[in-house]
Amino acid sequence: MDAFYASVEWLRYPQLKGLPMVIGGGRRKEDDLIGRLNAERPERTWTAADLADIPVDFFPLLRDYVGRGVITTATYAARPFGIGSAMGLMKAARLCPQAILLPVDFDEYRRYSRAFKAVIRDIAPVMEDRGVDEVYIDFTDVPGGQRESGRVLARLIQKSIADATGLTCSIGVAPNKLLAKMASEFNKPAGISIVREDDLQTLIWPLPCRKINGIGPKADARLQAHGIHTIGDLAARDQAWLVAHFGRSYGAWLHDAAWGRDARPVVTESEPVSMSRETTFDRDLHAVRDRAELGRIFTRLCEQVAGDLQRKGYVGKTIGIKLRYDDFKIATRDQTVAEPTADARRIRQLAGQCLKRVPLDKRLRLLGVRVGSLAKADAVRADDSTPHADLPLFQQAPSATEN
DNA sequence: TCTGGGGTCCTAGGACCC
DNA sequence: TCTGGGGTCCTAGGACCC
Repeated sequence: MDAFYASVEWLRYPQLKGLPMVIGGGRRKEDDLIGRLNAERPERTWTAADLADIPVDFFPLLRDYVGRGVITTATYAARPFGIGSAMGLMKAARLCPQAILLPVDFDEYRRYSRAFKAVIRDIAPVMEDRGVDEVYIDFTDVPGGQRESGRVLARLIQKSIADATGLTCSIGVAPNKLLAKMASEFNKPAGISIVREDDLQTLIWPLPCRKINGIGPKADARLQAHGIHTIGDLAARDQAWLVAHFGRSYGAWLHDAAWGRDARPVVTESEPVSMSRETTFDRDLHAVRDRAELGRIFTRLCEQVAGDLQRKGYVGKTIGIKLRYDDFKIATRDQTVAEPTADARRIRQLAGQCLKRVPLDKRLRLLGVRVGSLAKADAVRADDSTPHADLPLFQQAPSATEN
């Protein structure tokens, strides 16, 4: 199988090109920027179509941010300051106070996400959705997909996405998903990289282990402790040694990954496993002293997750909660019931029972509500209408011959 | 003045069944 | 008195990803 891994980049404000800028933080909507413009620069009427005309000095700066947000993404000009995704904004403000800070607008990202994926599916229908800005593509059967090792098709996809959406994207082409993902990072932004099987030693082995999708900070620290820093170091270890130190499953996977082996297919469709809503409070809350406020937030989370389920047509039978304490420790509790639900009051009731099973002596920083073991709502209703569907075989209703 | 929100998958122990 | 093995489901925690 040959795979593309494509991820998109996107800059909505051409006037910010080359400037350090981060997106992230609080609950403000992008509309606020337009509203503020109309209030403070009334010489014209500003709309969402005028984003490119917003003066650079009008954008809010990172140094003025107060709160608990993190960076969702940062421009390449911001990264030399040590700024990157998932970093706390307060910390980022110390590293680069002059950076421009934009609020996240997930509704807008989802619109662009749908658009760029539709373009890709038109060209190469075997596409796996990996989130808002990333996809895998199996182009084995796409006409012309093998020309110049896939470079021709990759260019076509880039141009089609740019024409339809104005977005740029980087693309990696390789014999499998694992290598395609790594290849896509070689030439960012807006580049195309091709990694062949023969390139393993020269292009992949010098990379740090963290570049493998699936080796995170914990596994990397353990590998480092054994003197394993690069993927080449990892490949040099016996599989048996890796299995002995990292477990049968993970150890064997580490060995395969280091040797560029990955047989996972590109998965075009999948059902959701769970849906959840969670929120980090502006200040840590106490279960007793802030009971009323916590109760309101809890109810809202249940209503939100119920709304998500209903809108997407799912019900679930495992209802759970998640707490993050002020010391950042996490506790979860869940409960499975016979009758799947998408009802806010029922979810609130079951989640409330979970809440009673968890320690509430420490201050809370985050509260979440989750519904899992999902099924399609219409499929569940169809089951209900099937007579005796839940009767065990040995308890069937008496047959006519026994009368 | 560190550290969001929405997910998936894996592990491991216990209950329970055959 | 000592003590099977499957298998599935449930629960809690944790690693990891975008």
